[in-house]
Amino acid sequence: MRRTSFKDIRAEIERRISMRLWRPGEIIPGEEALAAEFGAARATVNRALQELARAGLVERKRKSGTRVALHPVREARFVIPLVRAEIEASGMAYAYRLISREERPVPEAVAARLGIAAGAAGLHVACLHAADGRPYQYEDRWINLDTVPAAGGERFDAVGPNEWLVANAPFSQARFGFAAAIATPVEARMLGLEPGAAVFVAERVTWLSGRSITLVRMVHPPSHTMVMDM
Amino acid sequence: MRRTSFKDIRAEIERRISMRLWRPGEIIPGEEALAAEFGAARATVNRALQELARAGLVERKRKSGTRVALHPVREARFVIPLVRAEIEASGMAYAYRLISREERPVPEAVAARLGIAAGAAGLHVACLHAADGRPYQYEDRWINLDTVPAAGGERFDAVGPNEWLVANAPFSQARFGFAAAIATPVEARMLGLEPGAAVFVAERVTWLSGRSITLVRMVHPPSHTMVMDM
DNA sequence: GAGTGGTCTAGACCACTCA
DNA sequence: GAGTGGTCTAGACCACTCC
Repeated sequence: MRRTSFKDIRAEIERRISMRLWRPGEIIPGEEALAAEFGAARATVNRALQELARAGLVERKRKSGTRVALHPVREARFVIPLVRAEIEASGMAYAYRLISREERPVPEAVAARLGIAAGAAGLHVACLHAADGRPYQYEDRWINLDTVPAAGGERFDAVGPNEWLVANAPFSQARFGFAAAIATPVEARMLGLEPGAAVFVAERVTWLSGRSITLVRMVHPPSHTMVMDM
Repeated sequence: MRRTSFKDIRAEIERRISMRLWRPGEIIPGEEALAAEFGAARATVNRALQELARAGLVERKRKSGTRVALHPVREARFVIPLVRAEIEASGMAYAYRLISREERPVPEAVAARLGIAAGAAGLHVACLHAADGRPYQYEDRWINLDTVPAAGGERFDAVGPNEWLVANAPFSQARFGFAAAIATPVEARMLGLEPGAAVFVAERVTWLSGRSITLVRMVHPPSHTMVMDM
């Protein structure tokens, strides 16, 4: 017979909570008691409980003990995808096409998002990512050349700006926005959609030490679903 | 002098990776070696490395060892909001309205998502959340009555199923999906939109100990943007 | 077969927090 | 002060994976 694993213990505690043997707000037995009950070391019980606490199912406090969470504050983690990796991970062939690349002053609206002065040196790149030959994402990006001057030397005709930035301009902060929108005429054409189609739009601004790096708008056909687990 | 903590070890390894002393793709020393270097037990080094692996900074494989991740998988965390809290946090008035509530067998498509047999006992609830009198979210939900029988006794006419479930049926796992879609006629009417409007759809399935709890489809008008920071 | 990470134990001491 | 969780150690065996 196998020794009791922390996973077994975690599962059993989950079960008791789900069966309401232990109700929200209620204190559950201490680590010592559980260890005795399960015939395991306290460290093993501790690991199970720590994972449940991280998941938000229980709340732990020294001296008070462990209680079933009343209002589980849940956090989900989601991985920031690299388009190419995302496509290849699902077994499809990735293709990249540069649509346009132009160095020009940053327009007002973009400057505001980047927190810089309108007219600052910017690089605008538009490109298309395809999966198995079908348009997957249309990318419209502004890069702040004051922060990332090296980008000015890149043509982005073979490698997309996303991949280049990942390798060359680490960021410390990011803000994402997700929304639904009606495709603009350009977006509809690029993605091969009817005019007026609904598209999934993800926007992201990234910074390094308070200086903005890039603003990107990623547009997906309506068939696209962004999935995250927790 | 304090003993070496797993946090110290984690921080030092992070430093070496960010300073590029250990480069992406490179194998780093094994747990045994690091334990010797830091003067700690192997279990302590193990915990530090496990956390770094969870954060996506390193990849671990038995026999092969631990290597610095090639494409550091960045993770964002976002808090799963309670609609009411989300609306009230932005200073608007929250209103809830129950649209329909019916106990009936779970249809095929929903059963598949919930991992149960079609025809199992289910509770279907539709409701509308408004902010300052304007439709904010239309919620269409199925609850698995085999897992949460107590929900059968709730009318959901004053408190929404979301809030009720949070307090009465904790979950351990969830899967989210976000997408853009064209509003169905019902959704358009409920949200006060023109037919054919683009809507932002969030879906969520939750489980506790492998048993599904609920499947919910949350539909927002196109003005809605979901924001997250990291 | 052998090397590396994964997990468990038994015991110990620490740190936080409540009373 | 005392109770409970947080962490560390030293040693052991297991499990996966590469050779």
